[in-house]
Amino acid sequence: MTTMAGRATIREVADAAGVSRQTVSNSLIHPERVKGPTLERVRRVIDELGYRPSNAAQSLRSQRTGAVGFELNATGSATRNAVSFPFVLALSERAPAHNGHIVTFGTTSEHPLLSGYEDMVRSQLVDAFILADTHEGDPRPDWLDGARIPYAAFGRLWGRPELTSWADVDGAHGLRIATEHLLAQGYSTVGFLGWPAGSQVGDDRRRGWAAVHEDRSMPLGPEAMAVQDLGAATAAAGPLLDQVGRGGAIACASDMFALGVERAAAARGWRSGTDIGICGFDASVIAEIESLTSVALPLYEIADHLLGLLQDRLGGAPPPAAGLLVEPGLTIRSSSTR
Amino acid sequence: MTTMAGRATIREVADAAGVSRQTVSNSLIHPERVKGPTLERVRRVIDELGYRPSNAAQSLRSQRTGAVGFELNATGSATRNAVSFPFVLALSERAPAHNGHIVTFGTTSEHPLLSGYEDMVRSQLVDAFILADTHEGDPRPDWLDGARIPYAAFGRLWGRPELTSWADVDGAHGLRIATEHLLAQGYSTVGFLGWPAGSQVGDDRRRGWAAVHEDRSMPLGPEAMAVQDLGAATAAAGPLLDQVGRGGAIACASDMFALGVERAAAARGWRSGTDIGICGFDASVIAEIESLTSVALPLYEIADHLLGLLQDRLGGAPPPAAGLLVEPGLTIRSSSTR
DNA sequence: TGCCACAACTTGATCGTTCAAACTCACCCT
DNA sequence: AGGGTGAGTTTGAACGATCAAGTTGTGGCA
Repeated sequence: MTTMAGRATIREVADAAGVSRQTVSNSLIHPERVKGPTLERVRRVIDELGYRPSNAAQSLRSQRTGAVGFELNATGSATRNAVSFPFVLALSERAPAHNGHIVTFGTTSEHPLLSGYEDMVRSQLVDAFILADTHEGDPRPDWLDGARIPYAAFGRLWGRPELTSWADVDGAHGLRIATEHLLAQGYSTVGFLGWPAGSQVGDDRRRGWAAVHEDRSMPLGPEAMAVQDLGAATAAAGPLLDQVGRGGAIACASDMFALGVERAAAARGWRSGTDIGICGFDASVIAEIESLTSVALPLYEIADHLLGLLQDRLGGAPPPAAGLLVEPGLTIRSSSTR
Repeated sequence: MTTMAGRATIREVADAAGVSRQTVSNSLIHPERVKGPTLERVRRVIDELGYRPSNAAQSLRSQRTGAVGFELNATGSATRNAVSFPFVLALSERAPAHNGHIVTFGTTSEHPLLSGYEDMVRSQLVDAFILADTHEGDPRPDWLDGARIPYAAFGRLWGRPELTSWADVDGAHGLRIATEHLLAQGYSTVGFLGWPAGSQVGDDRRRGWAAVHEDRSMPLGPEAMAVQDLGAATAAAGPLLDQVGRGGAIACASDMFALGVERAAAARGWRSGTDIGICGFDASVIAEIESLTSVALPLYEIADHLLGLLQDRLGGAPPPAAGLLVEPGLTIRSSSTR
């Protein structure tokens, strides 16, 4: 393949190979329609000229760009962003396998959010969107549905059971395996630190922790609640440590909470892992730096599902029958090994 | 603007307004060529139909997509990624102001890196690239130059003074303002925790810290070196704390180091801010969570410069005379306020 | 030999936009 | 009145790909 600035067009390849444009096109898309020797000749020329079909021309013809939009949000909390980044990464890596690519955009004040989404579709910049950080009362799913703009969400669309274009982490399962892991490591009691009851994500995670106790006919361990803030988490962790005692463990609904538990434990001279087991949720950069065991989000599976879903919808398929819950794994580090 | 799935084309607008395609096109790009009443009529119809020019058609015509590629790297350390995310965000937000948008891609093993870059340009998926995490001996700048593919780098191209398509944070200035801030806060001595000598980024930052002392004819404070790892940072911070003593401060070359200092200080019962001043570098999520004062990267200025640079190069302009150093600011938090 | 079927390949038209060239017409000057 | 000027607008062509419809040629069979 030669390295030259001017890109080769299908016509140049056709001329060089002594065939027509269509034969070149067929060689790439429907090779079975081209006779052996011809196919080989065309392929050699394609290789020599470094020909790649123009995405712009293909988009114009097919009325499909292959691009999926993803909004990056500056206003998200540090914790949210800690998940957003690995997720864009997963999307970007998996997109080619779905014949697409990812276009990121930020919400600047100039665009009143939703019309910005519409503009991107109207101008054929993207075919569809992937939403993250969907929250209860999020106007985007409804609005996009109304505008007939395809989308798929990372995160359950909690208030709207009829909207099924989503994939999410099975939070209950995450806390289940976290709790089971801590018990298997020999920690005496497993407490839970999460958000105040009523948060759907939080309640879901707590359910997994509680379920393990029920399965084993064990009395429920101690629990505490805090808002998503290091100070609050550390403060709430204190009493919890008293209850589980040295040799116990705490499963947390987020890495921030796990960090708080670690700080509280360190303050009383307890070493994480040895004196107290700790497990976080998200396996974010925080957990990595602090060497905290954490529930690892199955971001690649989720990215694959969402991208596949969009591809199907763009191909005319009806919405899926239901959303998809994906089971997370566990990244084990020193905070849960004695 | 009506909300309908089918996008309006320029022809539909032209017909509805009783003018030709070209007049519609002119109304958007060269309004001065269109007579007042006609212009108004066309604009009204555009608004009514919600017309937006097709990016695909424009790209085909102009041989320019407006897309800038940015590689997201899974292999980067947690710290690197902590900067990457806010940077993609800045790029995504600023791109529209430069008539462009950002396409992210991951380096999957299927593509041998560099040819992946070339493929994206050949297939007209992107016009140019923005590079981050450029390191000494990075093959990309040279290779892209050779392939005549426009790029702009976030980070000096250290080994190659003849390559000028970059913008970087003025690290010396960052440590200068950090050191000055700590002294102004009344901390007695300001030490420095950085990477082992020889790292160009590290030496640059250290220079700013040293310069403040020289300016004020003060003896240089104590310093220590460590690798970019929390354990190493905490270990190196211990002796440094002994040297600056309670009431002193430490300016760090990264947030990870600052966190290490905080851990070491906490271990001896010193409260950050009150007993010891701490300042990090990057103002990353780590600093935010731990409430650490930190040097804040001017990511939006850098994004603007790089995007503008690419736009110029695509317009045929020669490479810039020199790279650009942008002065960072300071995000002041409790770790440097008594 | 004549006809059909089918494989292999080519040609024309189209996607939506913009540049360049052509056209129209009111206006001015001689 | 005739011709030139120029503002305002229209038309044709092109960007590069693919679908649909056309053409060519080979082989089989009656």
